Amino acid sequence: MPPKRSLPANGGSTEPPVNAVSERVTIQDVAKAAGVSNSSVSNYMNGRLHRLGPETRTRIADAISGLGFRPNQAARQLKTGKTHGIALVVPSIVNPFNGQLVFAIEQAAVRAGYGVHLCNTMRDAKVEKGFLENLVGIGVTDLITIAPLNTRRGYYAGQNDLSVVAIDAIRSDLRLPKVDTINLDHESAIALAVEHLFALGHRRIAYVTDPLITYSRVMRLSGFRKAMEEHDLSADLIVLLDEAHGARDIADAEMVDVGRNAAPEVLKLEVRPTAVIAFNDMIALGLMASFRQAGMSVPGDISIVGIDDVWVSQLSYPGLTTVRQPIEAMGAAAVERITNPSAVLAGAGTDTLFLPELIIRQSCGKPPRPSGRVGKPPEA
Amino acid sequence: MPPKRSLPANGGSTEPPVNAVSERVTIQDVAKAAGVSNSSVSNYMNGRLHRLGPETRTRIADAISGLGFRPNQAARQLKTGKTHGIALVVPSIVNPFNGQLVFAIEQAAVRAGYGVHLCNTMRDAKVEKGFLENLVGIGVTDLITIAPLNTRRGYYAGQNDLSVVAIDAIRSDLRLPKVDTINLDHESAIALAVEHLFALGHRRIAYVTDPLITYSRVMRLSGFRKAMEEHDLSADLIVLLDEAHGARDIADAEMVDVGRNAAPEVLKLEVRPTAVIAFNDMIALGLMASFRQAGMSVPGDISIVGIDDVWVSQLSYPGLTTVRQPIEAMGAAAVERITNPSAVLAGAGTDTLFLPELIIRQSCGKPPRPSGRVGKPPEA
DNA sequence: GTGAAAGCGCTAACAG
DNA sequence: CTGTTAGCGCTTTCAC
Repeated sequence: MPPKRSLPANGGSTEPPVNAVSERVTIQDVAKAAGVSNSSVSNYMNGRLHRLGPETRTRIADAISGLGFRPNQAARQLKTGKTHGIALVVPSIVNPFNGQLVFAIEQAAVRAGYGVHLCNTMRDAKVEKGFLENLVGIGVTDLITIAPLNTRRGYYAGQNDLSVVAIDAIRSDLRLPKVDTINLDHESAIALAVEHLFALGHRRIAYVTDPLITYSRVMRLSGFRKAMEEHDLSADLIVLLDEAHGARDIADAEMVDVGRNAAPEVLKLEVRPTAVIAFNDMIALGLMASFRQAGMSVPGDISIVGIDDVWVSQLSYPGLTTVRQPIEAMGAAAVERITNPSAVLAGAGTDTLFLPELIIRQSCGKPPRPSGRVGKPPEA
Repeated sequence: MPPKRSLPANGGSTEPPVNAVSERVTIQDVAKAAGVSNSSVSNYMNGRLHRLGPETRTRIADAISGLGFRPNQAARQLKTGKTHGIALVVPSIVNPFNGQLVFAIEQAAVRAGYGVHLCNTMRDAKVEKGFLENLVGIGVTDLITIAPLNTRRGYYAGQNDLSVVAIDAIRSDLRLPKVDTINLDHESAIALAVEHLFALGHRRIAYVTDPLITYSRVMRLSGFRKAMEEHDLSADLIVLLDEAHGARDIADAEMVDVGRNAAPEVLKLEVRPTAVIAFNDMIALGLMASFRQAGMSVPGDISIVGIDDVWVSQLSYPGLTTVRQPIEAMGAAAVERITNPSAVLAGAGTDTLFLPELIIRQSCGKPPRPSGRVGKPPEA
């Protein structure tokens, strides 16, 4: 059997922490080096400093940094049953909204000492379910999910002892004992867009949306109806893309194509709208490119407003007027629900609603004069 | 104390795997249920099926699915020292190239039975170092890094028993025993762009790049010089953005701004270029928006070509001509290096170079007539 | 204030 | 072909 190096058998040379071939340094090595027991080292590692003499404390600290000790998380997890990992289940990070959100979440998580397990579901319920089942094996008990699909289907249900924070979902949909939700006030977001357009003089406003498979999609549509009604306008100009148009294959990136394909549908509407609100920025940008390719001027002939204010919306010309979601705050809030669970509402769960903000750029103007088909020149 | 249910104490009803409160089912439970020993179950789980009688096999299979057994990864990892996790260290997934790459990697990893730990470094060497140090604690030994920073600085060095696949880096820069690299043939990529422009009649071609802090940035610039030289053209028209212009704060999303800010610099060049090649699509798109805002026509007054062909480049108008990186293949290759390490080159490491492809859209045309300042109308 | 000892759930020898 | 057994590195009572 290989040498066990229980004693300093090598010729008494001056090389204590042998920096060469990395042999895993354990809590025992530290204890030995510091001349204390492993439980003291453990206490030190876990911040139970009040149980250690000041002398002991420094000895341990020195030993740890001297040996470069890194506690084995697997062992710790096996013992405690707790992880410092958050699973992040998201349709696809290629979608810029999700990308920014995941980024924000990861940053907040790291700040709180957590790591992040990324899972792109592709909006495929089976894939999503597969992740959920793996999670318990990995030992993850905290989960942040964006626009979850396996809600009513009940895949989440049964995953008890899993505490989830759901962004873009309703609490009751996930049949779980411990659920918090984070959402934008979608109806207000749409209302902001409608009001802006109304103030500019628009009366024929269309709404373009993806299939209603997520909470936000449902709420924004209903928000559109309500907001239009409040202004005594007809909410008939709705383009609801079907599954075939849907963005499921290439990780949501083709939502742009969705917008592109929607443009003709908008122009085919029985009443020609003077403005269109898109479910999100990507669709808005796709619409814009398509309209301009067709020789129309934005906002001369038609105004466009998006929702999300993802970074991409800054690179269009004209700049896209949109309604901002406070992505960073939402990400931070999600992590906070996990790292700092509400003691009061323990078990009950919370719902957090974030307020949208209108970002005015150049894609909206007054409606074209009612008669001709060409309005004023696009320049502001 | 709560009932331990060691015996079916409830009135003998027909509910064997008690689906209620999840008490962790272990390998022992399975063994007991199947009437075999735990090592047999272990063998089953690890695919050593040839050591099991066909009868035993099915009994175990039934028990596993019946009880819903999920092996505890922490325990397994503690024992074997191996994880099924890959750490993914990336500047920021908000950058669409990185986003698509991370997506591709995650998909490939999951397919191979691995999970992914996401780490956004923000191009901050300290953050990157912090991740590296955590990794050993987590037990991750496989690492995919994109455009690593801590190379010459030596942070990676010392992390022996860490096998890394580096995308956008050179092997010798990471002083590690086990490194594979995945790169685009950057010089060919630029050559493709230059040739395209040259064929259209351009002779005064500018190149806009971010600070040279990554391998790709260095190589593309040198590629530009070589390609121009090959066509007997001067490679003087170079706009090298300084750190101040650099994209470090907001997760690379502001690379668009970089492009925006670069536009005036391009126009200030002593010789006015008729075409500009950007280091990547984001900068190209920023340039385009800025030029058009200044009243210039693309490609009428100036042609633009990007590099990467990220999905974003599809939503500009005119469409951006660019040089595509085979992102999905690169991601798959990176994962493959880990899941399927070359037996032959064990220890040596490999370098894989991917070939670029020119994607022609609408942002390039013939150069404007040498005299006037306005070329032909922008419409194709 | 500190140490000894018993496992967490799994794998991998090694016996049978 | 199958069962027994000894830990992986850590945390955590519980004595001292």
